[in-house]
Amino acid sequence: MKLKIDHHSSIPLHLQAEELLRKMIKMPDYQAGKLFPNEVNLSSQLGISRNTLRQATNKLVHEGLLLRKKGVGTVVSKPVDSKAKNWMSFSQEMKSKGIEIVNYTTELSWAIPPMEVLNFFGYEKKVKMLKMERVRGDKKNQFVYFISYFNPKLGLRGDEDFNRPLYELLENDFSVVAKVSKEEITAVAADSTLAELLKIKEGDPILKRKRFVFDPGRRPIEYNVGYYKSDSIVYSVESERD
Amino acid sequence: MKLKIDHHSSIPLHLQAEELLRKMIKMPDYQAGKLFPNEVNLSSQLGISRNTLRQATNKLVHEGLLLRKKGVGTVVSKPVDSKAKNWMSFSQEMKSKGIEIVNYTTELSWAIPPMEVLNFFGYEKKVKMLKMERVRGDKKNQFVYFISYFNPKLGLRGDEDFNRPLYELLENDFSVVAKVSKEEITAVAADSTLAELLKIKEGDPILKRKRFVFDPGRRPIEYNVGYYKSDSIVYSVESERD
DNA sequence: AAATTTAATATGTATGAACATATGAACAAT
DNA sequence: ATTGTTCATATGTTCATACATATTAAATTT
Repeated sequence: MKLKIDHHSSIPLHLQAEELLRKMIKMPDYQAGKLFPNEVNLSSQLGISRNTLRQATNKLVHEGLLLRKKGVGTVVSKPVDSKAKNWMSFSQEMKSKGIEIVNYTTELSWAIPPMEVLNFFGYEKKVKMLKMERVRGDKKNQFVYFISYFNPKLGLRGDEDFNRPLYELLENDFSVVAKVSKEEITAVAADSTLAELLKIKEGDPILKRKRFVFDPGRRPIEYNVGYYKSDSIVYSVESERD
Repeated sequence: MKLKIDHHSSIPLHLQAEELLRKMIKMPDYQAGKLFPNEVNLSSQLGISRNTLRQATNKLVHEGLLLRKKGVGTVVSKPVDSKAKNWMSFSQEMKSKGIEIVNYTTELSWAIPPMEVLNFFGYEKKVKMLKMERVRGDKKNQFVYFISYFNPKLGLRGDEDFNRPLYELLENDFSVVAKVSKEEITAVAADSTLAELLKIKEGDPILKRKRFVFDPGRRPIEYNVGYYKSDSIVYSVESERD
């Protein structure tokens, strides 16, 4: 691939360099720890100042996509899958891992949820709520079983098209924006139901991820729990401390 | 507050400016959309180049703490309420859950770590590193087994007092600040070693939390992995999305 | 051959200068 | 009072230069 910067474009040079670096990050030449061209050469090759190139690489280093080491060079860093600053829906999360999702089963029903869920949505007595159960995975196997409950106040009827991205559906059809996520992660042993759904042995380890979803006004909109086969994914988070 | 940069310090100017800006972000003078001093004045006041100041503000803009607008100025951006921004040491985490920690065993040794750890610290050949193994829990039972490896470049000898909070020890005795944590969480089944250490059955589910710790310059300082009994704790994280 | 020293390489830091352009305030015209 | 123009202000972009320092490779010494 020809590495090129258009000096006559209205797009600032450092932004063009950034885009070019993003492309380079995906190139086979630079996988498995292979070094990028050094800054002095690359900037010269592109016909821009080294400082201008560093503005671009600074951005990508901040994003965790590149790793620069003094005296060594610059490499693609190992992907960090999710920054806790921006939580993702399951579909988005899998997409970011390069996994193509298959919905094996989807079942909707009206059911009385566990007390925890009733409390979350602010109900003191038992109320039936829209319950969605899904078994999802990739082409080769099913690896997660989801249960979702939706706040009745949203007005979902159960005939919506749940093949669409869920939070998009909520936003477009119900004007509800999913903003805040509280997630709780534990390990549990698969009971007979989970074992059957995920094709594993009873007692096998399961990563259980429970999520409480709120809108911008912090009103509860959805509760979901995902039971993941233990070898299917790794939950990653990067954070800083003061 | 007097705004000050120490030109004789070994700490790079742009990092000092960054710390100073972080302090300013918390000052009442700059809340509620109040403008920061402009770049030309502030850099002049601090006795540093405007470009150097911009390195610092670039960082904070990337972190979402500051908002800069061309022709207007710079303001503190609205706080994102995200607990994951501040990761905690194990002790702090347990304290926040009201659990009083007991160290059941602590063992230090010099050992060759797994390849992943060698790579993390940037070694291509096998090097012995300080390895710490701990079984910890509360008064009633032991529920987590930790393995830590420390970057040899830190200079730890192995005779340090590890009863002290670890990151405090690193900061006070080695001038190393633990800043960034990358964590990976999975569920695994207990092997015979873990089963014995944690008094559980072989095959029982374990929450495995692997952590890569970096200093402010993103240099690796510690790797640790914690194997938690599945009913002992819940990992919680709250985050927002755009 | 192994250990030490030196040299080469690559990123990290910092500066000053020049110019571009978005924004908001002030002023003029209607 | 409203709209349009001009000017001042503040950040955005880019460059060239110089030096610092971590890392690796090469040369020298033991």
